[in-house]
Parts: sequence; structure tokens; C-alpha cells
Amino acid sequence: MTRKKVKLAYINNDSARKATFKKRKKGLMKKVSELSTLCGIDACAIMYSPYESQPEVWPSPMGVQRVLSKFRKIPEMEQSKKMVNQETFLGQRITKAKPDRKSRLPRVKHDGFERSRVVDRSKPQGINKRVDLLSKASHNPQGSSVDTTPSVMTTVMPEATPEKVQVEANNNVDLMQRQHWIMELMNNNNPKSHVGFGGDEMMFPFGDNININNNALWFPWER
Amino acid sequence: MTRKKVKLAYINNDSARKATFKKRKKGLMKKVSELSTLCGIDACAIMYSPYESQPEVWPSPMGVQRVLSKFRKIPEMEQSKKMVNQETFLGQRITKAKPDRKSRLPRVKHDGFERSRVVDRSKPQGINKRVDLLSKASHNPQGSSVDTTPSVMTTVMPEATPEKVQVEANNNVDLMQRQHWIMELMNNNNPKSHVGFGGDEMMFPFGDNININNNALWFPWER
DNA sequence: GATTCTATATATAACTG
DNA sequence: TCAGTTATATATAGAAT
Repeated sequence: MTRKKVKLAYINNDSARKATFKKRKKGLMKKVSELSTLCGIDACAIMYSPYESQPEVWPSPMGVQRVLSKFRKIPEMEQSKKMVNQETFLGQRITKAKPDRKSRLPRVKHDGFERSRVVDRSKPQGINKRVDLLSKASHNPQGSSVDTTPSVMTTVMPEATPEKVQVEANNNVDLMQRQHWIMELMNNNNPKSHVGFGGDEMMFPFGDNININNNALWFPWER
Repeated sequence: MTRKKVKLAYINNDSARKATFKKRKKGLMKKVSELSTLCGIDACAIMYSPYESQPEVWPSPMGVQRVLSKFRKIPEMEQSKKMVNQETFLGQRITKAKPDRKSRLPRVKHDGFERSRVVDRSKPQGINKRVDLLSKASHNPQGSSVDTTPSVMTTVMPEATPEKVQVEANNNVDLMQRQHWIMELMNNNNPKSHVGFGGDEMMFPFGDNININNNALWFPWER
């Protein structure tokens, strides 16, 4: 009977955590598929839960492939000094904090996300400014927790071929027709993808949801 | 006042579709972050909406990098003949249907998903069997629609380092501490990731949500 | 531990300015 | 178009099985 308002924090109870994971994983996949359908968005999902050795994918292994391929087709122009800036910035901090280890920065090239761009308007020093999250947390407690281990990745990107977009939502499609669509999709190759990380926020590379914009915190999904 | 039960189909009205996209994108990101927090799952999100040239990411560009890096660390052992089988299977069909074009199969190697595995127990010929989706559709109409263009990708995978998993959900974490966690995460490198596409389903590479298992259809999130 | 069953929390379609 | 508002649909925590 869903009593609590969901205390947004890591669930310590193993079985409870697993139960929640299963339920929410299912819900998340459904949400993804709905967004895909409702907004004409190509989508895929893969889940390597801590509870199952075999991941589940949506809509298929090849569907995932296709999404990743799109990232790789992004024009090099978008590759940025901005990303380099970020790497440099984070690299410095990491080095500073863990001088005894060689910091392993995620590879910035050849992964399909190289043209990522981050405009960091906030001064790096601002990072150290203490910020009270409570006020925000009350609105969205999620921001206060941290987590890690398994991972979830969600991506939504535009595809460059409008011809196939409006495949009518036929409620009685047979598999033959589906097969045809598959081929259309697989043979399609559009390099016009447009990518880049925009905005004025500086985000942190781990599973929280806080952005720093002009030394102020905000939550991604609030805008 | 949310009147309709959400007709699970592509929204033809442009403005309505955009509005829905914005709301649901926000909701999806929140869900991802919550799953991340509640279940100790590392998560990230990127959204290239058709409406914004600049994508939004969660939790950060580097966070996304980290997730992709994990996929690349997956042991080669998992690479499969199974995947090859799938490629061969789909390749044949594509060639057959579009002999005039060289079918471009998603690259199977060097993308972090090469060990994808699909056990296709259903006979290929079974694919052509006509299947009425209506009964299923009533339960979950989503399965009947197709879509495409933009894309969504969601991934959930286990991380091998339990030490950092249980970072308590402190409600008043300051940025300094967060910085520290970032470094921990970035310096961590665990090659024990376990991957592979399991199950007996044969899925199709596009944005629907139907699986074929022994010539029967089912929806990913229902199990 | 997994599944099913509700009561409640949350998401969001349609409305409004 | 865009940002609130609100009624209703949906998701899901906790309990029961």
C-alpha cells in the first residue's frame, strides 16, 4: 500500500532493494518504450541488473547497436575543445586528490561521445563552495543521495530520416511488415546527426543528478 | 486533467507531441536517477530531443563515458557465434529484401556490445508466421506501434566495486565530498563486468517492444 | 525469495492564461 | 508556443500469500 513517500536513498535491505529494482526496471523500460512510441523516437534498452547475469535488452541487441552507431556518425566538427576543457578540469582535480594513482579518465575519443561539450561558466573554484542541498532536497530529495555500482544509461537522440518516422501506429501489424521495417532501418545511413552537450551547466560524472550552474544547484529533469 | 488512457501511438499533433516529449523526458530522467539512487546503480542519461540541438545528459558527459567504458571492458569470451548467427540471419533477410543495396549491418565489433548474444530458438521461418497482436495489445497497446527517428537508449549494468556502492544517502552532502566520490569512481577500474544477451528471445532491431519466443509474442517489461 | 494484491504516491494529458 | 494547474491514469511500497 505504498505508504512512504519513497525515501530517496539507497535501500539497505537486500530483498527490498531487489524487489524495488525489479519493479522499477520494468517501469522504466515501459516508459522508454512509451516515449519511443508516442514521440516517434527510436529507442533501445539494456539492463545488467546486479541480480541477473544476463542482461535484458530493449528492443533488441541490434537495436542497441543502431543507437550506438548513430553516436559514432556524429560529425567531427562537434568534437570539442570544450570536452577537452572538461577533461582538463576534472583531470586536475583528480590528480590533486589522488596523486598516488594515475587518474584514468574515461577515453574521450572513439566512443561516440567525443563531441561532448560542456560550457562551464561557473568558476572551478566555485566547486568548493559549500552548498546546502536541503532546500532543494525537499523539493527533490533525489539530489541528495549518491549511489553507484551497476549502471543505467539512457539516451534519446534524433534520427535523421523523417521518411520512416511516421510509421502509423497500426494495432495489428504482422511480422512480415515488421521485417520490412527492420531492413529499412538497417540500410539507412544518415550522417546528419547533430550532437553536443549544451547548456551552461557543469555536471559531475556519477550517479547523482545535480548540475552546477553559476554555483547554483539544480536538477536536470526540472528543465 | 489527464482524460485519456494514453493512446499508445505516435502523436501526430506536433505541439502535443513536443509537450509530451518534454514531460516524459523529464519523468524518464527522474526515474533513472531514482533507480540509480534506490538500488545503488550507476546511471547516466543523454537526450537528443528532436526539439533541441543540444542534448542533455545525466548525470554528466563523463558519467556517460564511464558507462560506455564498462561495456568495452566486457570479457571477449562473451563474444559470440550467437551474435554472428543473428547477424547472418538478419543479413540474409536484408539481402533478400533489398538486393540492390549493400546491407549495412551495425558494426559488430569494437563498439562494446560485440559479445551480445542471442539465442534464437524460434525457427527463422517462424518469423513469417502471422501473429495477431490485438489480444496482447489490449493488455499493452504499446507493442503494436512502431516509430523511429530520434532514439532512446537505456542501460543498466552492474559495477564490480561494492566498496563504493553503499555511499550513504546523506541529505546534506557538500560539493567537496562529491568531488571525492568522482575521483574514486574515475580511478576505479574493474574488468570483471559480466555481459551477454540472454534469454530465448529473438528481438527486432527497432523501436518496438516485442520479442518473439517460440513464435509467441511478449513484452520485455512483463518479465 | 518470489508473486500477487491494494492503497497511495507519482506522472502526466488536457486545460488555462 | 510556453509555463502553471488539476484531475485522472499509472507506478509501485508494503503487506499478504
